[in-house]
Amino acid sequence: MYNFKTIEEKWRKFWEKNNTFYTDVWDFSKPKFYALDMFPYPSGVGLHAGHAEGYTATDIVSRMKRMQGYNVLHPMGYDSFGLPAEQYAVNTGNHPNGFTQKNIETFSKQLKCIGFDYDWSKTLQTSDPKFYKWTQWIFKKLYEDGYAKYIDMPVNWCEELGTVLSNDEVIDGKSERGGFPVVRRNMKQWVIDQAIFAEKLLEGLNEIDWPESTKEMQRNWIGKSTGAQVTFKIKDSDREFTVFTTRPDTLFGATYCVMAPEHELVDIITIDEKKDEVVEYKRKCQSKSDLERTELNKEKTGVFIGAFAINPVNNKEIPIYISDYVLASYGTGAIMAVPAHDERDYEFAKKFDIPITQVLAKNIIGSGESAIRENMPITEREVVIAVIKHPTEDKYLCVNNKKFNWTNFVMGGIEDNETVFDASIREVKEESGYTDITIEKELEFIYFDNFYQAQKEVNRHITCHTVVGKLNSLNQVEVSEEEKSIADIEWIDSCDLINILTNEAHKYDAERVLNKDSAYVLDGVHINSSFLDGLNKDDAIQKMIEWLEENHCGEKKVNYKMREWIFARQRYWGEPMPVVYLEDGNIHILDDEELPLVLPELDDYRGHNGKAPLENAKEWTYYNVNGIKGRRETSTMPGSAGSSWYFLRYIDPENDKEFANQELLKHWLPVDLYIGGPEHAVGHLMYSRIWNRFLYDKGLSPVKEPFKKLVHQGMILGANGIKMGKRYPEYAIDPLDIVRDYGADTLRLYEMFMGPLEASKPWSQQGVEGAQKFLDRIYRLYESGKISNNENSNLEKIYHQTVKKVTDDFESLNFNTAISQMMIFINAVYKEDNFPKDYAEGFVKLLNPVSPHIAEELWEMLGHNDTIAFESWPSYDNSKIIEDEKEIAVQVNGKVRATINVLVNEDEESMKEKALKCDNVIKHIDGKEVVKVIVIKGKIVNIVVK
RNA sequence: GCUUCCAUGGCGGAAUUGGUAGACGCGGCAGACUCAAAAUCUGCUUCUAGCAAUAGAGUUCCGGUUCAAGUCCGGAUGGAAGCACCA
Repeated sequence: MYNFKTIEEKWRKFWEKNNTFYTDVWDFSKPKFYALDMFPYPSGVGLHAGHAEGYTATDIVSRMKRMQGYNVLHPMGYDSFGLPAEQYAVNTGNHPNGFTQKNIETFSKQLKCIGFDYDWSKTLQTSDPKFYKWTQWIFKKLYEDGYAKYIDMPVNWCEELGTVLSNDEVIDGKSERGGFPVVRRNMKQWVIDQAIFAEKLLEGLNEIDWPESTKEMQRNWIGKSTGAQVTFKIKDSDREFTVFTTRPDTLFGATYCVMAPEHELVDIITIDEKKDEVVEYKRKCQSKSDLERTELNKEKTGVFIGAFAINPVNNKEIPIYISDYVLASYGTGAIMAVPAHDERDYEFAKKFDIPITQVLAKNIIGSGESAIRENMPITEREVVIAVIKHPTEDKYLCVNNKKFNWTNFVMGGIEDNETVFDASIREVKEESGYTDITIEKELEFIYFDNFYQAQKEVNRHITCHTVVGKLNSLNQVEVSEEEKSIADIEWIDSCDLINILTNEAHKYDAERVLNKDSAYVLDGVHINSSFLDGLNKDDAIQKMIEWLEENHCGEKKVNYKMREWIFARQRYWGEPMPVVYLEDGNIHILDDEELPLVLPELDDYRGHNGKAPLENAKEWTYYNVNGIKGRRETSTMPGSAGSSWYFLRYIDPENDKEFANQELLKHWLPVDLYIGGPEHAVGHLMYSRIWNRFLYDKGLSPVKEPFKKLVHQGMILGANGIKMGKRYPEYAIDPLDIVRDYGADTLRLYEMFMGPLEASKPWSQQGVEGAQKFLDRIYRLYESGKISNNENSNLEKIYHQTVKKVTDDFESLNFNTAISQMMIFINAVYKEDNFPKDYAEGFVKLLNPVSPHIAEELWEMLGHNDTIAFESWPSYDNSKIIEDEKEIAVQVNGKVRATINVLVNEDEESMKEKALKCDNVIKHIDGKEVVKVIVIKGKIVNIVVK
């Protein structure tokens, strides 16, 4: 076994001593490559296997790029503000920085152990005043441009603890600590208005090479929806309110309105008799956490507040309710409810017995045989479809048309002066002879069916009413001869209905009868809607928006789910906000010269009575500079502030004149490759895009999108497929143990060989040993004396293939297949007595990005006395890879029966000839007729026989 | 409930994008070296039948398109992640 301990230590020291990976950012003579890792939060636990995986991946690419002649920037730093360090401070009374620095030291040592090619002269820490000076500065710019605001926002407020809590600190409406009640309350908060960037952020997604799933998550999070805003007047009041809807076409079906309990008008327009009830309901809602309010399958609740709104399209008075199914935080906090065509409204209307008005009807268009014939008359008809249940069994009455073999429910026209129920009873009697019928109800929604009726040679446009009923007994009278000759009756099991019924309309009825009642949310044609009647959904939306705009009671509107980013925390270990509240009520933002505003040390890091820990810094809090007096903001910025722009700072980390030199930014951005866990898909990756976009708009960042290509590494699971970590520490793999027992090169090689970078993969200790065996096998080969200056044509093709495959696979991050190709190459070399030095050198270069320590050592063994890091990447000769002869398959009826050797560009006729000569092929086509022979040049021959 | 993604030997995983399924590694079996063991080297290893040539089955299941499907289309089942009353 090669001595990995000595070798790895030797080269680590070499790199450090020679500053091998120092990047001269001002060297613009070479093309640049910026490889970035998501920097870690320096917890006390240290580096884990997942870190090592993602970091190795960028390390491989950056090492290859360096060898390909790029000037590579591959930096590392620490996201060092955060809660654990603060907890430590609270518990020990020590400043959290000491704790943080200790952890950072551990992390740095660990990272160096694994042999990453970071330029440690460019490192940074978000908790370093030299860094957060510029975090504060960017915040200041956001404030000056009106993106950062100080506004009233609803928050989780715990009276007992006297503090604001985040959603995950609230459980079942009570505080996690202490179990005290938590209510929602409006409080003044610092926020960043990110919705302004929504459209730009959506557009930006189209131009970056990111996982589709991550882009989709960001799109969902931005939550763009297009619709209309409609203003409703309130009866007997000069007030009005606005709702947002994506379905303005259904306005004629709006039979009530709902406001969020927190809506500002609620207290004003509630009538006196309802006040108590409303106050009580609001109190109940307030005490619910967000979690509870959104609980699954929750029954709708609400209260009628006694006021009425005027529907602007038909001037109907409709009741106003409050309910917590309407969120204060989305749209306008009020909705128009269309129970016929919205699931939630339907459920609410059913519970509160509010009228349901259908304004959109399914419109079935016949196809094929029953497609509408042009130039034929159209006849209109109202029909009833009777869905009749068997008296004892779970079966439904159907009729089977003998001539056409159609199976359908009983159906027939409704005569004048006849009710829908009467017509259905009559039709069931006529067609089946059953007489003991009870019709229970008519289904909520009518629909239309358009088809050509062949028997009568007319186009039909029918309006369908569906009734549900049952037979009380199987009492039956004789049906007419005519009916008998046309159809048989049949009882169909409920579970077979959908499959057996022939007609689309009847299938729709069956579905509705078998499932629970619900709103009709699909497209169709409008009814009961005055000027929209006959239009489909899209056209009706268009026309309604025009009408609303003409009549000044609404307009087209785009709405976003994305809300303000709450930007203040009542915590200590974060960036202090550079904000002063003046005695006259105005806000003063610190001058540039006053930045950084440095966190003061405290005697007590706890917050008291809902006040941030910084309130304890009495003298710091009081501000008096150049005659400006006031009190400082004592909240700090959230964790994601520093990480929203750190990638800009790496380029120029020591600059104290600006956050980074513009010329350097222009050269180095965007980040070419960014690798990190999928847990940041929306949080960090969204905030970074927002901050960068803000800076771009101000001309301070050269690119619209900061991260050109993004990849998420998968999770590394325990050996049994169980997630490692806090819950199952016994399965946790410590990468440092692997470095100690097998070497860093083995760790890197193994993690890259486990499987695709993005997949979750279980750890295998035997796999680690396999990786180590491979490195040892290489080492022994290079020691063996097989290497010579003689050529070996046996290895020519496979060498060039290997260079190509490894180069391509590293580029596309398919490290597992690249390594497999390297193994194939080494296996081939083992069978030879002579290993040409050119190939031996080329192979070490390919190995270097994955396992750099052993590669440096082998490079030295080959007689070189400088690092391999800047040696040129091996090239391959395509002409040496292309094979002139190839073994291809011969199939008979799609089954491989033989293989033949053909030239790559051999003509079809000759291939066919060869194929037909194979013994086994002859055997399989013997006595059969050859229908045709498919020959694909250089690929396959398939003989089709009968 | 919605969105996105996934399903291949005993295991991790390959498969030129529709053209010989199972590369490479792990594990297993056998042989060589050794007094012996370990290490190493060399074979074999999807399942069933057969000494073998070979035949049959086979990429979660059902169906479709095609000369040809792991790959494309429709449906079902199972799993992962995220969102969740978003009007």
